[in-house]
Amino acid sequence: MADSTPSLPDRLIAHLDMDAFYASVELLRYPELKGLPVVVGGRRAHTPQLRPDGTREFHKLQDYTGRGVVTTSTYPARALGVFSAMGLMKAALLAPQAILLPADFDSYRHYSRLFKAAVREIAPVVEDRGIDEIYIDLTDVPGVRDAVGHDPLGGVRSVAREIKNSVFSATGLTCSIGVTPNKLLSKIASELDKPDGLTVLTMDDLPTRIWPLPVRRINGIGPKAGARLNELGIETVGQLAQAPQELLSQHFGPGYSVWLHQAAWGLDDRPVVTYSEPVSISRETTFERDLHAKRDRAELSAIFTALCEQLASDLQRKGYQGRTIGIKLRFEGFRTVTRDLTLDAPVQDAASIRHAAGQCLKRVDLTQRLRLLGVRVGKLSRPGAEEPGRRGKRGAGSNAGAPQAAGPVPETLPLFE
DNA sequence: TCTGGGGTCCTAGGACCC
DNA sequence: TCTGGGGTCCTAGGACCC
Repeated sequence: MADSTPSLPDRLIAHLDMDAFYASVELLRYPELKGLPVVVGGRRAHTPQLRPDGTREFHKLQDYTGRGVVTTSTYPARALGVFSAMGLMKAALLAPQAILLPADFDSYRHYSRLFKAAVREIAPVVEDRGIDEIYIDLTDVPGVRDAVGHDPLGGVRSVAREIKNSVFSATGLTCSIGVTPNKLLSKIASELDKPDGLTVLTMDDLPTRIWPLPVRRINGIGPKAGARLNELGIETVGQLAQAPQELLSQHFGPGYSVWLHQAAWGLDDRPVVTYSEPVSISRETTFERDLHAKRDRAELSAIFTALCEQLASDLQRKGYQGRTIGIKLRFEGFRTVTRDLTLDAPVQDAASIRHAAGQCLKRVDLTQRLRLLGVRVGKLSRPGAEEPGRRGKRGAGSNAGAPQAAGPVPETLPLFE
């Protein structure tokens, strides 16, 4: 039947996004909050208390003080203007009566494993994009190419629905799925019908479904690029698609401008990648109040050591060692500075990390007060495995730990080492 | 009412090697 | 003594994402 129906694209890629994931997991635990504005975020101490009569007392957003941000909000909270990454103090002005819950990452990781396992039962080619999102390559899943009645995409819809049902059975949580010929479009499509949505698009839908959207909906166009495009009078994806390549390359790099144009035309070749090795592992913390290197020396020093210890334990638990040690400092006023140091041999223990990070610290002017301190390990390898591509032997053993190919080492400044 | 914590990738200049 | 070009590594910063 139906020889006039358009043929299916070469690839069928799904993007699956869990709906308000952290908040939805909390609603499983506290079903009495269903339908209310709920915000997940902040730092501890907001755990609901059990009253003698068995009901729970929840904390209100208006009672929060501190530097936390919104991690997730329920849809009723979003209706009040409260979104992810917003400062909690600001959110409290918009939705003072909203319930505030602390984040419980162990629980979210548990539900994350459950929903991903449920998907892999049906479609094994899955790319992890964090705790609540995945891409799925449906191209070779049995049944996707079967038309249903006169609908050539009927098989796709039916497999996608099966995945949604399976995720719900495994977790009690809903998700939204977009299916298109590539990851770029699927990421956009999964947002078009949230929550509990299912959107299947082909290239024919580009002008009607994608082009009217604001450029910021493209994954890879962030606040900066979005604002600069708007300044050029380019508001929608369609306008971006029609923009002269020359104009784009004048304002953006040659690489980025080509990518922008391709993205606006819905073109994306990236494969679904089922496994990747980590590039770096880090730990950082924002202080409740800004700390000064000299006046708060003891406190900073203790935090610095603790970060290195946590990082070393992360490395050891995950089975990695690293050759580049870096620090990140954020000053009052939000200026951020990084320094790093590549060692001759990889390390894994807290003392070595602490020592190298201390060397990095000496290269920073610490007159301003600090709001954040972080430690990072990069150039990761697995202990025992052959060291990955490092030619030559720059720096003899005696030189171990010294900055390489660097300019003059700045003078030593007041430290909290 | 100022803005968390964990990441990836890109760019760009200088060092260094052949 | 001067002239190079190609390639890789290191470092710092920044954009972006979840």
